[in-house]
Amino acid sequence: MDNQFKRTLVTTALPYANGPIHIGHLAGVYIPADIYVRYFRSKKKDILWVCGSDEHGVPITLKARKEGVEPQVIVDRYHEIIKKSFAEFGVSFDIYSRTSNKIHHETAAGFFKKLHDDNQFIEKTSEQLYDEQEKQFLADRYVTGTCPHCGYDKAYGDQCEKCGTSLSAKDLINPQSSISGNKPVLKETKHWYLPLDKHEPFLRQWIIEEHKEWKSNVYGQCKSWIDLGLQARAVSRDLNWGVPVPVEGVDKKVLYVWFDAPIGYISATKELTPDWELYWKNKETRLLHFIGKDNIVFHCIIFPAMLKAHGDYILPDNVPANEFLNLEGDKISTSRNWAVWLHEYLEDFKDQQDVLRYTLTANAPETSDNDFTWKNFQARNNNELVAVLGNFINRTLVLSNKYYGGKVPARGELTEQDKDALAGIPALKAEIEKNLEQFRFREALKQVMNLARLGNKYLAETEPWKLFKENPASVETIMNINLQITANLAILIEPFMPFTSAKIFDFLQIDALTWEKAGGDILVDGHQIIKKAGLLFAKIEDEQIQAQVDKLEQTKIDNQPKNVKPMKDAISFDDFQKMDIRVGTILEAQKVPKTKKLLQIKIDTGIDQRTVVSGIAEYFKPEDIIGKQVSVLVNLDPRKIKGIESQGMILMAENEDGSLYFIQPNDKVENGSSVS
RNA sequence: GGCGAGGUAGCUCAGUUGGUUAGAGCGCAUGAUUCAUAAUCAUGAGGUCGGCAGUUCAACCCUGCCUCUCGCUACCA
Repeated sequence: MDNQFKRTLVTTALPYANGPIHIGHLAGVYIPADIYVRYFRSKKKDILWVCGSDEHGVPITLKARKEGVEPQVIVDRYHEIIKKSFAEFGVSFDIYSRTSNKIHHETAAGFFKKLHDDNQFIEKTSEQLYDEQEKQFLADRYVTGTCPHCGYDKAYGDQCEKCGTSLSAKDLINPQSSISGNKPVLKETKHWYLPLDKHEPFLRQWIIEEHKEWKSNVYGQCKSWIDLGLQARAVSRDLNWGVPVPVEGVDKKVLYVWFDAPIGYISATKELTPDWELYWKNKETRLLHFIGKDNIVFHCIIFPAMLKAHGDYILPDNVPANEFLNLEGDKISTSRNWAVWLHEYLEDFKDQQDVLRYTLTANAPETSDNDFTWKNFQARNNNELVAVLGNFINRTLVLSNKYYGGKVPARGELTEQDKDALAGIPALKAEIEKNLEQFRFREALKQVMNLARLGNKYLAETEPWKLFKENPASVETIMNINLQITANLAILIEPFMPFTSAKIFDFLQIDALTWEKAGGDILVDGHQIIKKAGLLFAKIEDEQIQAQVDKLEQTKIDNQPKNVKPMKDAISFDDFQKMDIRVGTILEAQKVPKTKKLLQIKIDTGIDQRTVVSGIAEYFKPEDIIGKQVSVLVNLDPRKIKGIESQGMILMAENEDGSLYFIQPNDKVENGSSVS
């Protein structure tokens, strides 16, 4: 697998510097990468791991504006918080850089310039919203307005958070500048685009044909994107925060954040080592991107296309992307504060980084979305870490001290049981290696625990506490073997639980050892281990777990009122009077073919019989609504939907969860009765 | 609607170029044990491998249809 490569370069998604880090980040990206990198380091392989904060983009500038500070203040703050969290959890980057660095600006600008000079971009002029008072274009989230799809009136220029649709700012109804509050005007602006469609044949060959070994979720997602047809993507924005576009005479334009962020991997490597080119431009380097599934398109399609277009760079050999981690059944969300934040975790579970590392690895969303629950966290700690691993090591140390004053006894003649136990060590080591190299961290961790299980079983079978009186010589052999298992555990556990590994080495009073030493004997006869060892793991009580669950419950309660939409702007009575709402009866209803939500409905409005297209098919079957009386806005401009003219709108009440209910009279009334 | 990923024991997940009794960890039950943080060890119960058809001597694994979950995409009051 790694034979053809002489060195490895690992990158992990750059965290966006507008908030702290939570368990989802850790489980999906940074823990797997950390395990992988630590393993290779322990094997003395040439490996580098680069990462850093992603500090550009519109959301950061908006946050800065809201707080009345410069964007740099925001990114400085979160860069420090994020960096500290990673350090506290033993996430062992070789460098954790940031994209607001000078070196990154130079690198990204240079990259852009090369593509620009080589005519790898197309230039397009388009109309964009412009704030005349502030004299600037309004990129993405600088505009809010009503979503043309769902009618949500706080939709952003790039996306509606209500219905999740990607938008173009121009499509918003009643757009509003989020800087001045003014109504923006359309104005022409020029931007550069990366023509992904041109790279499609290459991408198809490279991924679909040459990388069938990628994880099925990654491979499938790429195939889906390529088959859907790739389109040119803008690489610049009208903004004054970011890497300025390095083209003569261009002002107030920066590189679009998705374009500059992955180049951050390159700049971080440059900052780390003068040999950076060896890691980026040499075919004998293996490039790996650890990411979450939301980043697949960038790392498998867009960034490779950029690298290919540039020409000097190697492409990723693999992109081990994980799925998402949910929390107690709900999606993790920064804005809803539905998360376990790393810095908060350490307040409640001081010095227990490895418990979280263990739980997140054992529960990692490797093949599908997975759920983190506090109950599971407690069970993993109490039933596995305390009962299996901690217990085995404690028994071994206690017995060794009791019988031999902590001196490693020599082995005598071996029984079959002894030989089996010893043979288990290299066998499990091989299993662990096999799984690690295939990015199967969950399984690898299980095999590590199996070594502790093997130790517990060996102890139960040999019963040294009974043998000590009748056959003390054989007990020396048994305890020697148990101590060797313990020392092996310290090595093999290091990539997963570095803090625990260090503690075991300390218990054994030896310096930390590397991977090659594992598999056989480590401790020499007569070596003195620690006399009074502490415990590796503490039991977690129900009260502690309940406290965490309560905290989340409180978050849920806090979130409640926010879900009720704020009142819209006041209108005049005349405005209201303009609406003509009538009660009508549904005569016919049928599903609009090839849609999921649309029903074509014929209504007797009293005035006439007319057709209305309504997006309610997910909640109502056509046959169930025939004969129902509903309220209809009858003087709405007709609109063609899927080729059918919709003449009006059925009024619906919508719950928080999106479920729909008719607004109807509580008794039968005449069709055509007006509603006011 | 299209595309992608997934649906295997109570829970979290393995599995197979298709081949005798489908696996692990946790949980549960029973027994053993006391060196150990009531931890450990053994044994066992528990699955029509999402559903229905088909291909085959033989399917959890292949094919088709359907269904549920997640994501992307289209459409949308």
